[in-house]
Amino acid sequence: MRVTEFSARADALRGNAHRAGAAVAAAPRRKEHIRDAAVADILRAAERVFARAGFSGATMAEIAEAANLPKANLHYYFRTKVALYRAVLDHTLSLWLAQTDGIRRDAAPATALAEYIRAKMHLTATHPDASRVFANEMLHGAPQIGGYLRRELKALVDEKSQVIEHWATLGLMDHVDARHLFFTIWASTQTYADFQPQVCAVLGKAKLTRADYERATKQLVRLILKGCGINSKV
Amino acid sequence: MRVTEFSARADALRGNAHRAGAAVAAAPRRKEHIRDAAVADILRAAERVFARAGFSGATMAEIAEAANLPKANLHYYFRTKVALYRAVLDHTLSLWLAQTDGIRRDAAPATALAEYIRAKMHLTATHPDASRVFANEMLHGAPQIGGYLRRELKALVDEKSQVIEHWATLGLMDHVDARHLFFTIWASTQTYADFQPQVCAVLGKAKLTRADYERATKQLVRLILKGCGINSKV
DNA sequence: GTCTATAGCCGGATAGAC
DNA sequence: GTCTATCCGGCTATAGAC
Repeated sequence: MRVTEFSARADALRGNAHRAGAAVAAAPRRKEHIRDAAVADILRAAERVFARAGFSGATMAEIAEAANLPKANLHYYFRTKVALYRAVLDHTLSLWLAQTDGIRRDAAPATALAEYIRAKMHLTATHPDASRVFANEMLHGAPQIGGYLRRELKALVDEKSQVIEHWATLGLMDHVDARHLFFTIWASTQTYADFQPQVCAVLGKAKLTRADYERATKQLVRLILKGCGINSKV
Repeated sequence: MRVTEFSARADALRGNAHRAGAAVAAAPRRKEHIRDAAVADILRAAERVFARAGFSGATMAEIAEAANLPKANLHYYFRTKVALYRAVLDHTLSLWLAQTDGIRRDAAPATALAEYIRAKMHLTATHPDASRVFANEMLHGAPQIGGYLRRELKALVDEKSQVIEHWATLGLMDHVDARHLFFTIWASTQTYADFQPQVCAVLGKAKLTRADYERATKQLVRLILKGCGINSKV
């Protein structure tokens, strides 16, 4: 994947490529709706295609077909394939972050961690393609989102790790390495989307049901809580 | 990735494409060595390139350069790009399997599971590119190795799951869902290769050291054993 | 068995009609 | 703002000299 040289400005990443010039004075509101709907359709289609084929394997023609639009329209809303890919990634990242709210010093470890795991698993079940696009980007060295990982994500994990260490100091749980704990939770939940063929094959099913996700969630919550020395019953 | 229509015969997958015709009677042994060395070089280079770029993103030219060979030689040893990719995958799969030997009814759960986790983590640390090629194949729906997953892998996991259930019946550990336990172990170890950029970013390091892997292994072993109710300290 | 040169195709991007 | 037709670069695969 040779997208490392990507350097377009941020506003080009959200489909505003041509808009800056087009929005002379007061544009009719109807046009805005058309644009928003088209952009939403394209992003949805792109997420699916990028998830299945990766960046290089996906073609603009495939995405256009999935979005029910002529290929040229994609290039109208997103100047390049890389810009479209970035927009899909940005959307995914926005989903990924706001899940850690429950991890606060004044919360109980058992409920906070259990809720976090449940939220992560739920996100995996409801947005498997987003998870796959993200995984693909990681696999190939995170050329697009390396900066985000080192800034926003690191800051967030640093903060939440302190909370977990605080809990351990209070004797509410074992002294674990909080960062590696996060790696385990992320990996164990996202694997149900990223490695779905393997999971399905081993379970002998064509696809995962709601019951499968519930079973996986329940077991993982129990494993993590008990493994961290958190007494959840009482 | 449009490799689903792949249907070459098995012997073409191992670089024997032209050999059947070339090996008229007794071929000189030196030639064999040249071939073996070239094939090994190509496979090594291909693994690296496929891991970094995925199937579609990788180019035969890149692989040729990495293997220090002209591009046409790749097509001599492996008729097509897909055949080369399959060969890399096959090599990876052979690494993946033989790690479960220690999980036997007569073994102690604590040592057997701990050793299994350590072995998996060691494989991740020493063959990160193999892990990434495998992950990439999973992400894209496992078009090449779906059959392997449903046959060999499922059979293996079914067998080992019975062992774990047997241990639980004996009261040596909790009753856990063995299949989901395997998913957690696989995901938690492979994430250090597949999601390495994320791990490095969060830890604030440029690359993972031996000490990082040891720390990760130690924590994961403790988490899993304790989480499964296995008393490892007598 | 090795390599250069090239055929042939495919995909991203765009020009320009409507 | 939408779409058809097309350009152009890059990639796989192979022909054919050595």
